[in-house]
Amino acid sequence: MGPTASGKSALALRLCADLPCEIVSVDSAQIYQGMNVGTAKPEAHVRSRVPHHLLDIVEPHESYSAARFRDDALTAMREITERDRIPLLVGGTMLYFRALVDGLNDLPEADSVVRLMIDTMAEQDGWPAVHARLREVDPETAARLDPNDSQRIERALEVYYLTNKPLSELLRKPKYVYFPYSPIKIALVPGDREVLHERIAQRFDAMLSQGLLGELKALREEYGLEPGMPSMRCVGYRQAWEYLDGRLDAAGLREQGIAATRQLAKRQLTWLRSMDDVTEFDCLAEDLETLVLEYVRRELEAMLVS
RNA sequence: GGCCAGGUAGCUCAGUUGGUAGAGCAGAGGACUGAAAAUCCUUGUGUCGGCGGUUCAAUUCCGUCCCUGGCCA
Repeated sequence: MGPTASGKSALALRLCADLPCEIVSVDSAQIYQGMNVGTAKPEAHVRSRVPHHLLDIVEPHESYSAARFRDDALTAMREITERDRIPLLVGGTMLYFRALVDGLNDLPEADSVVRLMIDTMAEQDGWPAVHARLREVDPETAARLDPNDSQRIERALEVYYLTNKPLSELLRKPKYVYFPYSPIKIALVPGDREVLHERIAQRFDAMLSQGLLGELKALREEYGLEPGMPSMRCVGYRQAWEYLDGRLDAAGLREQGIAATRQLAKRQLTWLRSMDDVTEFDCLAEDLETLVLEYVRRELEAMLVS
């Protein structure tokens, strides 16, 4: 695990060179077909050398979820272990890691018709009004949500409409967590945040010169994409969209793109701080690869002994 | 050298008909159960370019100097 631009992919490939691993991507943006440049997706020649799972599994006009990730990841991990290999989970989507390891409560999946209804309500009366409606049916959830937290208000109300039960009640039921593995949890964190910021800026410039705009343009022509779709809210693509629509100039695109990536890294670091049993490594360390490799070897040996 | 427009928070700029100032972005902290690269919350004292003058009071008016940009020589 680690924030964007911390060097996860490179480290993963290094581990694969020495250990019998296959990579399972834990990344909510790399799941999209055709979104390669802006998501820093591993290139084809790398993927032909080392097996990667859960890349390119949905089209850009579709949506995905933490729950689907959990199912897909468990399937991939089972197949990998059946081949007597080790699943190496690599990514920066911390909610996916958590959903996988800690499980999710039994809740209905998203329903586009119900969401359309709630969106219409919000458009007419505003999210605070929808929040007030939620308070009538699920005061407990409403109390912990801000009246402007559109996404969570929508989800909570959706769950109520689909089950006729408040989300808060459903979350109180015990989860049945299936996760038959003993994970070795490693986080890459920057010792100096400034250096990470610098790397992020360089990486965004590289994406622009590698043709992020052209990629998005082609995707817009191929699929009927809308700016509100989850794929088009991804960092970089959102700003590139605004540039193509003329609402940002070149300097603005760069500035906003870098800013959004930094914010992302910051949120990822917040998550990492709150996770249990994680061994942290400074992603800027010179001998990072050696340190991690040694650590993983030791942990694996300990597991074999026990 | 002359004329004009500016010099206000790390950046881009508002504003004060004279009572020492506020947005966006950046930065920092936090929340998070089927959209999570999402969604949302909290957080702004800075010689208001320098020095004089007028005034009870100047960042605001006046003078002057410095700096930046544009136009004219």
